[in-house]
Amino acid sequence: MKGGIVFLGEYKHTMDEKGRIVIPSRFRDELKQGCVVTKGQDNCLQILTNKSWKEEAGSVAALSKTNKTSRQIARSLFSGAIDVSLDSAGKILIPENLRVYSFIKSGESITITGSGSVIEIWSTKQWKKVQLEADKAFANLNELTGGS
Amino acid sequence: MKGGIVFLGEYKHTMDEKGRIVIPSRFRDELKQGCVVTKGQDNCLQILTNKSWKEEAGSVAALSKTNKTSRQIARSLFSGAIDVSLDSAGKILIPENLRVYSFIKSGESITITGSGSVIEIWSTKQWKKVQLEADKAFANLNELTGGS
DNA sequence: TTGCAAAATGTAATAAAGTGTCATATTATG
DNA sequence: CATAATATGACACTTTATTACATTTTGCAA
Repeated sequence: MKGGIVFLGEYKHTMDEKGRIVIPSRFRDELKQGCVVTKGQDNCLQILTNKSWKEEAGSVAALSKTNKTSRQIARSLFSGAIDVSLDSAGKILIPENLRVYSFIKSGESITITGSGSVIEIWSTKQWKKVQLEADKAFANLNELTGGS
Repeated sequence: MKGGIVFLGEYKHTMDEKGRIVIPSRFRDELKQGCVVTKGQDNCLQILTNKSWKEEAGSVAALSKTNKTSRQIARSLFSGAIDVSLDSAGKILIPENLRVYSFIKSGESITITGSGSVIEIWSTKQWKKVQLEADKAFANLNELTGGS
């Protein structure tokens, strides 16, 4: 099944004037050996560990041979991905195209969240919207399963 | 349900200026090897033992990633959780986002309750409100059942 | 190619947040 | 009542985030 690191928590940071963001210190160790930033669902960005990336890229690449839709998914995934490394201060540069995709502008507030096996990066504005929906979905689950 | 640990009792403490709270000494042994704080019902926080957390996190992590509702559930759970460890004085730091969620402010009174397999943390203000409602519901129940 | 401007990268100083520990006051316990 | 245990607040210290600025690289146009 899943070994996996589990990323947790919610961190509010700022994108600097050059388009860089600081990775929360709690996440750095897992990303030190390199990581990949991709477009995620709902206009967030995802940071994957090398290991997670290999798994995901592998499975999509395998699919892409079979039909046109798969090839489109593959193109989108690979063209929107970039591998980055942390500098000595724990920062990474978010490329222009990914900034546009995620509505994040230089100097503005971002929210970085641990979401299990991946890390997500949001413009804080967008996160607030999504968080509301997410909490609702979770509350429903608790009702159904009698969670807690 | 499991045989497991049962937490009992109600304790009134204070959050220090840095956002830390003391775990009642009765609970410490079970939490020494680490524990996870999550958002609970009615704006309380929950402390789960590593074991309880693994059960909950595991079932959510197993949900399909291609399904939107599943993603939302994972986001809500993982972003609202944090793993912490007790310091030598039995204190833990409650992160900013969880303080906001639970209406707990530095320097203010909190109430910690044992609630079966989990521990709950409340702002004392919120705890009183919830207790009142619970009492009311209990009174009504007595009426309905002709409670002697 | 050369020079320029823009983007990217690196580094350092400062401010803010987090962590650890201890002294004291308070509470619980025998 | 005496003793032990615990909560609190204070403080020192460490780590992290932010800001600012210096340096390097890149792309483009002269």
